Amino acid sequence: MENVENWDQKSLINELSQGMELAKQLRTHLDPSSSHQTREFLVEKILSSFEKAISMLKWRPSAGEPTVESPRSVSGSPRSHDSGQVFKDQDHKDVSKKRKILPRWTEQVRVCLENGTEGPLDDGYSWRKYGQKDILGAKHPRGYYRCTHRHVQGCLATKQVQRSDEDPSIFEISYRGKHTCSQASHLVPAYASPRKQETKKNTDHHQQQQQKQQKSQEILLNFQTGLRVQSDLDTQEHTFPPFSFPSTPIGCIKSENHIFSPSTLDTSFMGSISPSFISPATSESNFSMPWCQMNSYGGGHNLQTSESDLTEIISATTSGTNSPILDLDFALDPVEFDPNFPFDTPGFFS
DNA sequence: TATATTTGACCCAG
DNA sequence: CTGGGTCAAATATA
Repeated sequence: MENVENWDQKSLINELSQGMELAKQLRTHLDPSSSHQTREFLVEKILSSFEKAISMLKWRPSAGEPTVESPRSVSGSPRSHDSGQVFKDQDHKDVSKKRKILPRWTEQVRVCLENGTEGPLDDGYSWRKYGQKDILGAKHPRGYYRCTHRHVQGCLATKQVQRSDEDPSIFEISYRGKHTCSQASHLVPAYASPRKQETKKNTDHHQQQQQKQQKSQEILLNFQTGLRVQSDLDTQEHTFPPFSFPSTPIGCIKSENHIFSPSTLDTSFMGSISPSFISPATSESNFSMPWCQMNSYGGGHNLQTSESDLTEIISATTSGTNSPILDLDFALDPVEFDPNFPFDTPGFFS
């Protein structure tokens, strides 16, 4: 156990000093002669480093007993019409874990659309909106979507879509859960978004109405050509020009659900970061997560949410001893694994 | 008519 | 108690 801590600490220090190094590099790039892309990239890396370091710190306390805290007896929901059945099939058995343990991996995708075409992209699945909430501190409400086939096929996949405070053209989409439904449309991810987010507030939403009709196909077409994976981000440090994406018509998408630092990632690892929200059962994971570099949006408020979520997830994954079925999926997912994480820890995979 | 969205209320974790 | 997530009745849309 102490080995683990040592190891952990080492990589933590390593990560922090890496961040410092990157910051130094950034300083040298501050003069206007160097491209701003370089700077942005460095910022990205710095953020990743610190993010990762923070996550490491978060893991530590959870090393011993990551998940079982307040059992919070699930004995009968106070709600008359028990709507908690969704979770109940997860915490089957007497293992009265927190309900929150429900495998919830969150993927943060940022979508920015350069033209006014509003609309978070869809990943080829059919989503159904089941709620919308005003989030404290956020200007725009957050939309809650679940898989259309939830009741039919028990697909627990959900996603949250929130528009960025500053840039209305940026949507942050958090995916959670995996699709267990057999919807085959994800071969050709349809980027459509028949959502009118803040329509109701302004009564004049005539154009949005028609927008939501036509944009689907256009966006679909555009995106199909503009897709690109964020592979081997780390090796791109000196090769920015090829890094830029060839004609991404709609704008850009950025996936940054991963805490691990690009600087320590080997390309093979990154290569495996295919979108994990695609059902592993239908392993046609040729949907490449589009990605693009944009103004350093990685930091800020959303940093905490993603990191806390990931901590949760990681702990859930780590405690995979008696993991339910869905946890198995996650174990297969490389997304939330960190190359620096002590896999050799006895009992990590047990 | 069937399906999807809206929206206020409810539940739960922190 | 508060804020975030979910439910479900009402409403809108195809």
